Amino acid sequence: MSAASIYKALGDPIRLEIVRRLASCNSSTLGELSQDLGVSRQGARKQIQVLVSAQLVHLTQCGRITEARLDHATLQQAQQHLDQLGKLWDQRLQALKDYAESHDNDT
Amino acid sequence: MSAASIYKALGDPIRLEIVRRLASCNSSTLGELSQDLGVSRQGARKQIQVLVSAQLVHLTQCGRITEARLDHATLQQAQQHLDQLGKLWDQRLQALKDYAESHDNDT
DNA sequence: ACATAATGCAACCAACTGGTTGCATTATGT
DNA sequence: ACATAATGCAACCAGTTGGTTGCATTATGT
Repeated sequence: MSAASIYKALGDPIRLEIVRRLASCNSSTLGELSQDLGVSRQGARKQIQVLVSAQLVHLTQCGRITEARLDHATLQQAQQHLDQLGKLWDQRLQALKDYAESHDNDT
Repeated sequence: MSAASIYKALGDPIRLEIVRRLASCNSSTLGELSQDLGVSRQGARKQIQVLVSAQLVHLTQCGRITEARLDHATLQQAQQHLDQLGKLWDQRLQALKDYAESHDNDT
């Protein structure tokens, strides 16, 4: 999964709420997850499918009900990617600072 | 800015490449940023505007050219949000583990 | 003054997204 | 066996997105 597709999946308030619920274990079955989201069950189902396609969520069917589980690895991938971006930026700032110091007050 | 809108802005390969360039300081003006992205200048400009609207990027006009700069705070906000999600998940796993231990082998 | 570089604005288009509704299917409890 | 709970599938629709092109504007260098 590319980083972009993970971010894209996270880039919707309803999907983010679903992820939050899964992370805090407030609900786990498709039925539970679909409730109180402000959209129909089928609407919610589509959003869940987006998360599944981005491999942020994994489904397991148990008889009549379907359990959803967060994919920690994918979440971590996004985390690491952001972290790397932040580090690049920090390095750049540091380089600027070094440059300024070496040229500024060489009294 | 909501976390979702930040993720949404990051959820596109072209926009992510722009952010990467800005973070590593490979380019900084609109003209430079628009090059070699595989789309027209105006296409690139639109993508940059999405980043600006999500407050991930900040523009400053200097005469004929326009400089772009990453907004570190917004990037950090996304980072912290992901971090929090990860922590929620970890707590949950820990709770499961504790529960299992207290019920499993009480020999 | 003039050519050109860096950019903005607007119209347009196809494809995707986010949502709905209706109906079908498959387990489960009694 | 039957009612119902949990879900799937598909058609449909409006709005957004991602891209284009054409033309206008504003600085800059010579």
